[in-house]
Amino acid sequence: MSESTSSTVSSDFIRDIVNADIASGKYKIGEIRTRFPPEPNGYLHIGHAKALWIDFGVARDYQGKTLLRMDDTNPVKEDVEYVESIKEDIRWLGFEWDGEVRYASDYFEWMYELAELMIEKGLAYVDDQTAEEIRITRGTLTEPGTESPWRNRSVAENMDLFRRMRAGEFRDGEKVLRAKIDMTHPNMNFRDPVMYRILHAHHHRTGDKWCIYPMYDWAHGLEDSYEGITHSLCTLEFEIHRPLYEWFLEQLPVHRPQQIEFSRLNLTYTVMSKRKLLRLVQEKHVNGWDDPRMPTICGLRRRGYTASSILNFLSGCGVTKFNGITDITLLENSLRDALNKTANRYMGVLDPLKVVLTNYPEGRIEMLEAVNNPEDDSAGTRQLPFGRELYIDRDDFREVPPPKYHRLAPGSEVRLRWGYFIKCEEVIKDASGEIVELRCTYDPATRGGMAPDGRKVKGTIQWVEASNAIDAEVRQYDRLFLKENPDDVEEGKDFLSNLNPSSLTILTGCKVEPALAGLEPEDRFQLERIGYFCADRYDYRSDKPVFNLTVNLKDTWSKIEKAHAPASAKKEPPKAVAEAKPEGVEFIGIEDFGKLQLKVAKVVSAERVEGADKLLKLQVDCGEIRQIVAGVATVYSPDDMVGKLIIMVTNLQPATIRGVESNGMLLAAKRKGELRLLTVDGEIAPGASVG
RNA sequence: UGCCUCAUGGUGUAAUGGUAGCACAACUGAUUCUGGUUCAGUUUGUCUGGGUUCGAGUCCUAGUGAGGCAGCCA
Repeated sequence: MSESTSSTVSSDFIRDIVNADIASGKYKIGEIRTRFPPEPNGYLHIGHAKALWIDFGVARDYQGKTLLRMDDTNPVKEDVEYVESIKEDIRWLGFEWDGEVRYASDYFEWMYELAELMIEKGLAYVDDQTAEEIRITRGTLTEPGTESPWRNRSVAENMDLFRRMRAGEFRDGEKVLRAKIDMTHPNMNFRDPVMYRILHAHHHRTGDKWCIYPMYDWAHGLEDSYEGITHSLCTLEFEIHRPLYEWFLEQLPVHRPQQIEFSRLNLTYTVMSKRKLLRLVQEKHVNGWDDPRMPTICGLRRRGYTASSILNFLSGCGVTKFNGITDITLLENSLRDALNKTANRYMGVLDPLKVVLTNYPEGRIEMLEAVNNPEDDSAGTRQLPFGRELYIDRDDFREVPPPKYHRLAPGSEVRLRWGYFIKCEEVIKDASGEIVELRCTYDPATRGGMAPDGRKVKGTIQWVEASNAIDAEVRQYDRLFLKENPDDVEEGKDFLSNLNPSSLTILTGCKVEPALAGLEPEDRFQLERIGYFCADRYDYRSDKPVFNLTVNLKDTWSKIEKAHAPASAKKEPPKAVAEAKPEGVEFIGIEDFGKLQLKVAKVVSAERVEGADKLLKLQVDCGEIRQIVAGVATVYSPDDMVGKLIIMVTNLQPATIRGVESNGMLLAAKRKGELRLLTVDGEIAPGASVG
């Protein structure tokens, strides 16, 4: 939106054309007029938002106007329901069209008169062929078509027949009006295109006034012309229609707009065609057009997107004729960007784990101050209740913390955001072994989150005081499709086979801070350390809050954790190569085998890993002393191992197996269920490379 | 074996015959009471072959690859 302030309009190929038209005197600043011409047969999606942004953006840059026109030339597909949603979505995005909404159907009479003119000029004729016959005689991409036997009717006969078509004397499909151009034209659109077909259908605006309806090629240029459009901007698939668009206008005494095509928006992990979106809705793979997983404007809105983040994203995409696929992370990033600056922070836990502070007085509740938005001082602060019983997120505690884990673990200390430092003293489990409660102590000296002795804690986690916590439903959304390109499917399957089965997870029993019961629908906020959410536009109520996950916060930890996971877990898709694999042993694809660094190593010491009957923890000398974990304990005892020269892989990411760090992997072979270690005989120095 | 269009890092997009730049992603590091934010830095590119030119991502030409077109849909 800010580029409008620049005086010279720069930059994309469309504006270049407009600039040239102004430079040549064809149009003056202020005369530029564009239009957004949706067919009211579906909801607007983010692809339309791009068209909107271009249509309105170009006109605005030249102090021109943009009209909104419903392209309602096909009564059997269109409906008023869509007209209203289209208007609402456009307004929500922040665009204001000039004057009243226009309807192509308002120009039907004018178009009809021009059609008679075409007949008079010998440029159109009534064809009695069936749809099937017309299809066959049109030829193919490589073969010319053949002329209709009705092609050379007299002007008088054509006029008579056309008037009778209008009068309703014929049944649907019995006759059409076609332009008389060239049945051998290399551009199929010129092979006598149909201008009018007979449709005895009720039109949502004109009712039963008409039973003949104009076809796109004939109608669209006329609509643009009627409205005085200077630049008719549309997407690439209409490129091949442009010559015909121009041809029709050239035959008539009317204003001639210029059609310019740009590439439509494609996004990874989503579909954009109306047909496919309609299927998703009709077959109930989503809950309606405004399902937060849909790329529709109303879907994005319900998800929590801001109009500005969509517009910003679009401006980052630019305007070109290149038909690519834009990474949806660009959109998500634009969203995070907008929300980071504006969304107030709150605390909530999605998967509550109870924490009891054993040294905190029973029954006492105190209020702590919390900053609402560190990016915006004017957002102020709020008071948070704190007490002896709290909830933290289950994911913020690990009984056996992996390396680099900064959160709570037995004996370790973390900071409760805006609260105190707490230390885990005891883990309480139920009969099945699941952790049900943590007993912790808090340090009264760290009130507000700082230690007077200056000691540091690595992690800060969010929490909610139990007695004041509000129960909430959180709808966690993920991508609707598993593949970047949902249409990438096996023979015989369609895009629905790529649907992500876990694109929606409904979490109930989430605990959030009291302030979140006082929101308005569509209010957006951040749940600290989790993501941005919004109060559902329709289902949120103070006594039953429902929140939609808008987008997660960036998550560096999950990257670290993933990097440390065994290689087999990283492979995607998880190929089913693993037969009963010993825990922690890694699998390497053949394509990666050449990258492995193999070295001879001498086992210095070995011991069993507690709680894992297959694992040995080894200290080996491979030029340096390293610790590795090997799943060989069922075959070899620690004593067997010490002193052995083995072959190991040295250039692997450190992995943590049963809580023990492993910096490498030894080679062993398995045959008929018997495991054998690969050892080296003779005098080879530890650290020597193998192969 | 037709016609139309497109081709710049992983993705999207600038450079209008004159130093290939930006954003996002990725990776390093710093800061941080959000493993968020912010900041600093690094890596990665003109589809191929000819030609014009002092000089080509840009112009010409041939090829390759991708998308679109055979609705009485828009």
